[in-house]
Amino acid sequence: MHDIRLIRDDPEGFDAVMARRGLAPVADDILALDEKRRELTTKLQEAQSRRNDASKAIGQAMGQGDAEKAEALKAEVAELKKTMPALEEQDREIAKQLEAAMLALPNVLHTGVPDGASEDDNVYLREWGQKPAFDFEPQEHADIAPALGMDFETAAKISGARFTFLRGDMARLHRALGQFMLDNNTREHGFTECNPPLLINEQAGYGTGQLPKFGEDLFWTKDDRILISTSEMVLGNSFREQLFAESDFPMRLTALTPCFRSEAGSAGRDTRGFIRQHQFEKVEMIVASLPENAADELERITAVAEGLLQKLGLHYRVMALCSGDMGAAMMRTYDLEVWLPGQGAYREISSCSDGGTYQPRRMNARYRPDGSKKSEYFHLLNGSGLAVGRTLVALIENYQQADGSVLVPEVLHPYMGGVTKLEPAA
RNA sequence: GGAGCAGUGGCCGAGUGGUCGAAGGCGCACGCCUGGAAAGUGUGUAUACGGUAACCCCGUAUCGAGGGUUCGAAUCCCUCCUGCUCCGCCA
Repeated sequence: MHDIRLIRDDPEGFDAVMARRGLAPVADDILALDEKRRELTTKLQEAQSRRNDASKAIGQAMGQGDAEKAEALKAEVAELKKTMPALEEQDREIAKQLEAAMLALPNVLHTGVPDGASEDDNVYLREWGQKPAFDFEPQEHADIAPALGMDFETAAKISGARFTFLRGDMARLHRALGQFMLDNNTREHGFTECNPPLLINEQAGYGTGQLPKFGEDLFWTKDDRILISTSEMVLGNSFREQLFAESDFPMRLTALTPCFRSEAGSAGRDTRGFIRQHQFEKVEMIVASLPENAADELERITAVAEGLLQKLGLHYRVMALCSGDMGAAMMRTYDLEVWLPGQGAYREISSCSDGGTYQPRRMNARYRPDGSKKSEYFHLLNGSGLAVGRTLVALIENYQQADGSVLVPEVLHPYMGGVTKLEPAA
């Protein structure tokens, strides 16, 4: 959501930003609606003003016992009121159109975002570690994991494609990963652990920007609730409709939750394995930050996510998303891509973003700067730390042995109850 | 699921048809007092949109949300949402 004044003041500049996202110009249409609305509103308000004056006069006339005068005024107002419903109706209609148009607009871009049309244009920033060396041909996780307790077939029977049933030590390793990440974020980086609802109402979907445009990517319940596609949706909206003090910041939340995505637009993509699921777990980090600290906070959450990969000994690279690949609600994003030797590819495992004031505006979440009378919008940042399912995939592919077993990284041993290796079933 | 009660400003809380954008308190801001602070004391203190370039000023709207009655609604009526209490059911 944008301040309409941003568009009024610099329509060309606004369209230029939209163009960087590969979108057609919108400012003209928006401003036409805006102008129409202001015109109608002014007319309506003038009528209301006259009505209010007359009503006040009626009250006074009646107070003075001048019934005749009161009746005359009443007749006058009745006449005036004949024109008001139509104005109200038009005003409401235009306001609705304008709001719908505004809600559909994506965020502006941070000046540092590189230009580009697709993920191929994302910019390499740095990397950590190196690709592990194998004295055998490393396998894809989808080939070796079934023998280790990753059961695609059973899940397909009872739920369908893109669901997975984990068993035994595989399930435990998955759980260990989530616990490890959560502990890391809360104990070492000052995040508050949260256990939020997984079902949210439609309004909250608008708050974080999944709605109105991406409703088909979500699972909906019959009573019109949404299964969260990321805990960003709940943690972010936890600030909704509140006014904070400057001293409240920064507010850092983290949660381990399942995430549900219909993957409507990705038919045929990553259909094998555990990479792209309808249901997966993710540890999310959300930071509410003062605008002036947001750039530092983005580096900070990125560093937390990187630290997790480093502790797990997984080679990764950091990419700056280009203008054409950036999520609609974000103004700047870094992706962490982990190396998967079985696939011979880097895959996204964390996405860390500064969303600016876009979401707080949509959810009316503000703060009052010290000594200021006026409230302002703060920044919301989010980052995965990390996608648990994909981290499990990365462990399997990076720590696989020639015999089909998988070593458990040392940092997870405390969570594994003595298990240091996943062994294939005979 | 049934019954009852309630939702007012940053927070608490008064207010059942006109002079209410709303008493009072807390908090906050500024001043006085003080060596400095606390206490005390004085003043100020909702938001959005529009008129405007403007945080002065003017108008409109907002007392959970949406409708309705009325010349006029925080106040009356209807629907919905949320919370609390009791009952039922239940992990």
